[in-house]
Amino acid sequence: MAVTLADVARAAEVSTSTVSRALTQPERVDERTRARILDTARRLGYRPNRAARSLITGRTGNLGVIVPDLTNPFFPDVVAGIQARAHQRALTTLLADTGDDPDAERDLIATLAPQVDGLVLCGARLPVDDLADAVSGSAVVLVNRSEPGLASVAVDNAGGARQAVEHLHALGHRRIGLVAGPATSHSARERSDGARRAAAALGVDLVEVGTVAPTFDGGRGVADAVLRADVSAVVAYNDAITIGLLHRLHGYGVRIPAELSVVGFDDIQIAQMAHPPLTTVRFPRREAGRLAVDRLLDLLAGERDPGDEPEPLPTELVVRASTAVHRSRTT
Amino acid sequence: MAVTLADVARAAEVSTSTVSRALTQPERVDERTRARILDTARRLGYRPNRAARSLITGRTGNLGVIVPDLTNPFFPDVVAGIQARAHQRALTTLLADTGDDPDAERDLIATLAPQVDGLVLCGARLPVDDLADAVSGSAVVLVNRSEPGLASVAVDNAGGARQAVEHLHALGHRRIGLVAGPATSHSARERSDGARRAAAALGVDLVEVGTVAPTFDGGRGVADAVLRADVSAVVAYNDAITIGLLHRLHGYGVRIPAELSVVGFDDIQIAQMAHPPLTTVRFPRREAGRLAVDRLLDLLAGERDPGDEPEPLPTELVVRASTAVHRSRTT
DNA sequence: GTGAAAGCGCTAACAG
DNA sequence: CTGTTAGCGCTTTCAC
Repeated sequence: MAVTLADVARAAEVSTSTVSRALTQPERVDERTRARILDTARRLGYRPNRAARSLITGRTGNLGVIVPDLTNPFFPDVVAGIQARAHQRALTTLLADTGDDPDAERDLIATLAPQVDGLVLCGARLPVDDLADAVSGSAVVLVNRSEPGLASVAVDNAGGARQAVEHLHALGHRRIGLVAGPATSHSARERSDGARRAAAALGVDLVEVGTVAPTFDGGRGVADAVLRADVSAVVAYNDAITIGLLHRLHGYGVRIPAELSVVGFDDIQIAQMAHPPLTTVRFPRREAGRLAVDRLLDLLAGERDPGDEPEPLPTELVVRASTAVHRSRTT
Repeated sequence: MAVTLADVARAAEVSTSTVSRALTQPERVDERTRARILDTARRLGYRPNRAARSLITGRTGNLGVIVPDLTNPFFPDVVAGIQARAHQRALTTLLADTGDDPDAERDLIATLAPQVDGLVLCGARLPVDDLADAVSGSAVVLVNRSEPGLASVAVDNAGGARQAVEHLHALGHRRIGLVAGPATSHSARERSDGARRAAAALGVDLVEVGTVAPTFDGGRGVADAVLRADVSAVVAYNDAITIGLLHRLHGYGVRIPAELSVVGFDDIQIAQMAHPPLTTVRFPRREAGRLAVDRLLDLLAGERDPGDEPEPLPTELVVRASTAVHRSRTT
């Protein structure tokens, strides 16, 4: 069997309470006894039993993370940020993915909540009422979605979309296509709105080409509509769509960026591997993850209300080769 | 406070043991009492306290998964397979990634092991002795690595490499480059060996072009060496390398597959999005994940020894556009 | 500063 | 088939 507190206590010739204290509240134990205890604990290879500990304290030392889809390269980066910070804070990360299914999301919240001290929900798809219902009683932080009364890490999606439109405008584009993401997605709406506002402000024609799944296939499927829209540039909801679009257009023999400029969103790894490398908006995924953990810890410590929202994290346009000065009409 | 067993027992007018039994060994309780208990439990919103339960049973209901790097698209698919099966078996998945750092791997094994019923180690990088040491006392299954005495899910890496070489041979290639993966990687060695044996058997010249990191950048860096090797085809350790290679060669104006045929390994999602779409060897990632859970459950049930190894999972060549009949010398 | 004692919520003998 | 009785390993009053 494993070494228990009692074993250490016996070996160090003190009571179990003293050993317990030496481990969790070192300042409340005499320095010399503490040294002796810590030493024997190490010698015996003592490892506290988390189950027993949390049975009393109610704390688990675990942090739950729920993402819609790990095979979407967006999320592993967020998770990496979360894990890094969680690890620093001596928290173990418990990760689950919902497979993009809101019902699974609800189930997983229910399953995970009792096993963790707090929950980070990335790209939660659940309607706000269901969400509020599911997380009631748990410390929760939303990433890339904000709802009144729930803590969140917001990212400046609208600002990113604005930068994309401004960039294209600066390059001389005056008629720009918008490929929007799913209407159910919070960030999709923010990005579309941001693009619309920027276009209006600059006097640019924004043609709404369509609404598609945020995937490679979604992008391929919308290529025809993009061509039909007769635009000189396109901004899309995310990089996956953009790469699918590029792929299909490539098949049609459309030269990018000579004949069409294209801007993605997220700056996932593949964005730089595309032909041509994608101009896109960097989404601070790791930072968002780290911040989510900090926010959660504040919440647990009672140091902040779920309500008061900090500034959204900035997004940043990364210019690569998929955008160019608008010439197709002038040549 | 939360509803406890005792609350349910009181409300249903039975003892706590009966409630406990009704929940965990339903057949040992009278059908009618059981119905009543289950009913009141539901009505009261009873949720068993896992900490208390596992304090006694020693079981946690958790399954630990350790991967080297979630941002490598290979692993999320394995994890998806694991999660799917684990969920069916009412196990929660606890996931951690090591960031490709063997020390972190050791730490994580130590941290996770006491919180889970069993551990699935994907692409473990730890030397065999350290590994055996770290996992002693835990139920463990290795994915894509096998070590004597440890249970594992093996995949036929050598067979995949053989198929790749045979394919190129069939297309007329007689001088083929091999870009190997890191020497520390078990599967990298298996793939290289498989390719060598196949080449020898077919009388094909296999030119060892180099050993690189299994990444996009690794592939880019090896492009010059590939050209210098004067081969008509290349097989690489994995798709990431292959895509990097393609990318750089593209920049050089080398036409693929007209001037050089290229075969990857893994069939990650991006493989079909590459220009041209990659001929590659499909690695059954989800299947491997599912099987790992089954294996682990067998282990826990004492139904199989860690020693007896089942057949490795088959790999399968997927032919796409990055390979073609060898003409560059004949035209 | 340290020890004794009382549980946390649950399961597992053991009787009945 | 059901209840009683002991704890699992740990933390936390409360005395000393």
